[in-house]
Amino acid sequence: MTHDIKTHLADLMRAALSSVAPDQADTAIVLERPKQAAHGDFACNLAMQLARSMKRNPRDLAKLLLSEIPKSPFVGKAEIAGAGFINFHLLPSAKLEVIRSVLAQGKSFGRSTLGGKKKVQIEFVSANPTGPLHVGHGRGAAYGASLANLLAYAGWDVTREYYVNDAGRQMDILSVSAWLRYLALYGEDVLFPSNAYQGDYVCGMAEQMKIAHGDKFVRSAKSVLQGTPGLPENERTDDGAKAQREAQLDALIANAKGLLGEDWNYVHSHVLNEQLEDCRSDLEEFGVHYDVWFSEKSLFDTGLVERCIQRLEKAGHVYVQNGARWFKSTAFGDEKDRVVQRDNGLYTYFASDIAYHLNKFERGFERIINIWGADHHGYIPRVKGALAALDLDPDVLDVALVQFAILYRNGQKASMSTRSGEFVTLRTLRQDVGNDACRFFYVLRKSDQHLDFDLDLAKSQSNENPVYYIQYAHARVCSVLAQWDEANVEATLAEADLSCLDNPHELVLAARLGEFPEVIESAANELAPHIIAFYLKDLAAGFHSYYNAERMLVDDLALKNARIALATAVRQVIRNGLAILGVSCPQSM
RNA sequence: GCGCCCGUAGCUCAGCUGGAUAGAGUGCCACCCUCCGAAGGUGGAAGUCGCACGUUCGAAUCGUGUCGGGCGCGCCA
Repeated sequence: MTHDIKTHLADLMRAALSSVAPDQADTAIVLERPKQAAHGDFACNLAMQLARSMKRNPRDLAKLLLSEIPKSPFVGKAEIAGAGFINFHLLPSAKLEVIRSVLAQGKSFGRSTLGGKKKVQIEFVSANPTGPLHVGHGRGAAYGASLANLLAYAGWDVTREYYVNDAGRQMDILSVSAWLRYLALYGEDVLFPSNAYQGDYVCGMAEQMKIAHGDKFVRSAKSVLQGTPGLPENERTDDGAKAQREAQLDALIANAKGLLGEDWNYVHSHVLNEQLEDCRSDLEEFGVHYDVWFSEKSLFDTGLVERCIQRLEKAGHVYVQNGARWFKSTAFGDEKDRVVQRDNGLYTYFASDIAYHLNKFERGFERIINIWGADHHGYIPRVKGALAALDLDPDVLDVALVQFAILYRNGQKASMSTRSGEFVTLRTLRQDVGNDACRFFYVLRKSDQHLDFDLDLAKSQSNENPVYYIQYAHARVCSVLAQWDEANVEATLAEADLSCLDNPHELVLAARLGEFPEVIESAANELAPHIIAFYLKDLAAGFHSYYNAERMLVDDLALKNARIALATAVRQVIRNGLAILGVSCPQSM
């Protein structure tokens, strides 16, 4: 019940408030944990808040409030300090009781009903399946997975979803890239465009096609190049050259479709499946699991994109200009109107994205969280605008932006472009650094903060990663328990006489355990799993400090059992916290 | 040019719905294993919270301006 100490104190303050200032009874009661031990366990600034509206001296008000605070079995003393704070000092027994709660509730300790079982969808990563995931995707994956675990722990009904961009031009480019590599295996060499996908994995897929189907897809290089504009000189970077390269790529795609006919669909789905499977297994190994893999193409197949645009059109939010259809997003706060259907009849990515969000609403999610790279922030107003235009509540949608992880190698910024093929994959990173360190490192800073990811440092100093500090605390408790000569562990701990625990280390540690449920709730409210990471570091620090100061396996039986109960509670909370972050808890290391 | 994010210890970062003497890790200095795991602990040095105004009992936190860094402003995805 220690978890409720805070609400208990709030009730006390509320009672005092209604007696001192009945007309201010709706003032919010704020209780915070003071930084300094001398200021007690909780501090309330109510007197200072009231001072403003009542135009009275805060210390006088504090005195009045203090005299009206009802007696409590948990409070040792309450006193006025500073400019008018009311500081509560809890009785040791009230602080220690949390140990019993932790042991009794086990892996449920810290769970919250904050979310009210409401349906929330979290969509994250959603990288184009055009190549391996890189370290930037890894951050979105670690953040999204931790956030999903966190919200589930805080009482939400969470659906984890990956939006598969299987309908666009990028997939066509990847397909034609693989096909050109395949042709090269048969001596039908076509100059490989620099804006096609360069990575080795593309050659790998070409070889797979050769192994599985032999020369079935071979066409002459001459026919492939038929009618294409050709490539400009490599050195040229002017707009004309760029446009020509894009045109060349499109012409190659068009030729490929014509020459291959039905076989084009095979190539296309082959490369899609290969990349998607690679991506899925990569994420699975990283401890990132999805409930739904949602196909963009399905939005077209079911006609939802079309219906969606028609619905906007009927509502008068779409107009035609220069042969294209525009959504009037400026009417909903966007900087400019956006094209939803090009003059060539093709829908834009934005169009299918509107349909996707409509679909999310139709599936009954009460809250929708999109995790996007920070470079997409300009995209938020148009999506929210589209929702408003469809008579949906834009506030149901939260977009959490994740800044890129900037990778440094040999002190230099490493490129992360997928097309150029010069990127460090998430797989490589995981193999070098380890999944645990990776997951923890990624969420150790606020998601909207740039992350300097120094590969060399992460590799060479992985032992200094804070994740080991926390895991070490866990392993230490395991070690003590292994050496504890006790047959009936659970019962003995449950019956431990906690009043034996009276030194400052023990009270501080117990108080910290009591904060865990609050930490969960504030992290969930702020969509900020890094708060849990920082909390766990503090908890581990408190334990290490205690461990160095006091022995657990002492002769005094009652004291021994009480200390082990505390240590076991610490271990439990570390487990609960690390589970949310997707980090393992080894018994020994 | 317009919009969004960020400037806190040598370095990497917490703290930001206003609260008391601004924190942690790392690096540096000095200590602690006859004792449950030293991947640990204890102590020390280290700060104009980018800068300037403003709001008020009180500002790292809120507002305006300014300087510096990042990103975005496609009939791309």
